[in-house]
Amino acid sequence: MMQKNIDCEKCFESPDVIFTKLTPEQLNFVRERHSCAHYKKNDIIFKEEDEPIGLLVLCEGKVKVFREGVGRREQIVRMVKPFGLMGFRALFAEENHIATAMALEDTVLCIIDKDDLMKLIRENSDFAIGLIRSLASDLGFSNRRTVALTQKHIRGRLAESILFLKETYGLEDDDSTIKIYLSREDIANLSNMTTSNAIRTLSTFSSEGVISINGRKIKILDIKKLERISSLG
Amino acid sequence: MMQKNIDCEKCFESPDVIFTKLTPEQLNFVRERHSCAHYKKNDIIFKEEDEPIGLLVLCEGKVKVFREGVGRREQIVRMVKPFGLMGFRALFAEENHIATAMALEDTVLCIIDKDDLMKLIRENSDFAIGLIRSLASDLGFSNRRTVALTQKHIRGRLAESILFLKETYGLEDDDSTIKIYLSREDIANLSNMTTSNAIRTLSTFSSEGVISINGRKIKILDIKKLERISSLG
DNA sequence: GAGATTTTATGCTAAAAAACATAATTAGAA
DNA sequence: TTCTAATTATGTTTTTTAGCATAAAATCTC
Repeated sequence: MMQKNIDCEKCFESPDVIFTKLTPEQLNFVRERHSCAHYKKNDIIFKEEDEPIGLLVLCEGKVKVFREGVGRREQIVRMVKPFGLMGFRALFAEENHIATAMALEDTVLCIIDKDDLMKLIRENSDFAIGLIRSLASDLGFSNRRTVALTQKHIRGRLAESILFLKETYGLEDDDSTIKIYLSREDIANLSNMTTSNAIRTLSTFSSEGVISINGRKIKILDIKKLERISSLG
Repeated sequence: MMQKNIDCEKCFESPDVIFTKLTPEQLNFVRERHSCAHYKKNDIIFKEEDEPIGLLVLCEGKVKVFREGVGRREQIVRMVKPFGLMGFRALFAEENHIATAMALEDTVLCIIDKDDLMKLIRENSDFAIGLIRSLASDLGFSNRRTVALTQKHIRGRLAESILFLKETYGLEDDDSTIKIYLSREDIANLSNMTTSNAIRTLSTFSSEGVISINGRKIKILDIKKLERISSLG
């Protein structure tokens, strides 16, 4: 328990986290009232049909949020990075979760339960605006993504996903390796294609010198070309 | 100008509109400060890259919101019915509009400019929560839709769209005709398919006795079968 | 109301992507 | 470590859907 609270500490101090909108008193309230949860790789954080419990702030780790569609085939609808918000959309839409969140690596979450969350929203409009902003950005992302996934061809969709992963998680010190290691299946589920097509197209990109692959490590070799492939569909 | 304000009146009085969250003083403020805009069928309300001006409340009419993708092909991301909210997502995401809104029939909008909107959010947390709720519902819709449009086959996508139109706009007095008349092209753009496939699949549904078509009027004859087609993909 | 334009309808062909099959490789468990 | 299971790789076939063509019907414009 002691350990737990220490693990969330960095998330109260980050300049990127929604908690920066809180007054010192409110931040103390959150420090006292929050709970902290730890997940190992592949652990499920919440799943479709679960009841939402409040606001989840990702302190550490990486998370995929996906929805199961036809024949249990999963489509990743969101990738979360540290200080991103999760789990509160369903609360406000007054429904159960419509997607499943799974840890892609060891993950630490800071949890604000729904009553505490409502209290903060009611007494601090900047905090409320922060939540509005988060939903507004996610909705923009989702709308753009719907069109890209439905209209672009396989190469365009995969190129877009690679660029998206780079934007979201950044690059390692070599300035070219994307800082996330996904299975080909996850890459396929992100890009709306079968696993074999993801594998095939990745190796085509590699043979074209656009990327290089080493197991699950993807290096971007020619970002201009990747952007061209992505935008031409 | 006089005329204009009268046209928005019904929207201040509806039990479904976000203005119900306002205090009487705030409602008066809105009555004084709002502006009212009229659009004819096919008029553009805002388009991609336009700067957002505030909150738009649809008082009367029907609106499609679409995004242009590969080869200017449009994908409808939202259909708006009276008392639905529009145009404020981009404001909070701090970006320009990423989609175009077009009137599908003669339409009346109530416009709250962004400074007035911010004032209302800051002084009334129920109003802020109403906006959060609207975005949260839209985001859920968008995520569900992304998966349906990418994973379902043509028949499933079209069946889903027909059911969605029925849910959104309701039925006429005969209890079977959907209360919106869209071109085959719009139906195609809603369902992620080419116009010819929309036409073809609609006439297949008709010959199977699932629906009947009379020009742009669609009657649902066998809703159970339609639901089955939609859910099986 | 005649002519032009748009929308709807249907058939045919081509392209894209899924499905399937079979290895090779890698990672995980006993 | 060795065996097993999962992941990655690649070739082939089949299905789905887009693209194109043509014509009929409906709508708009002058």
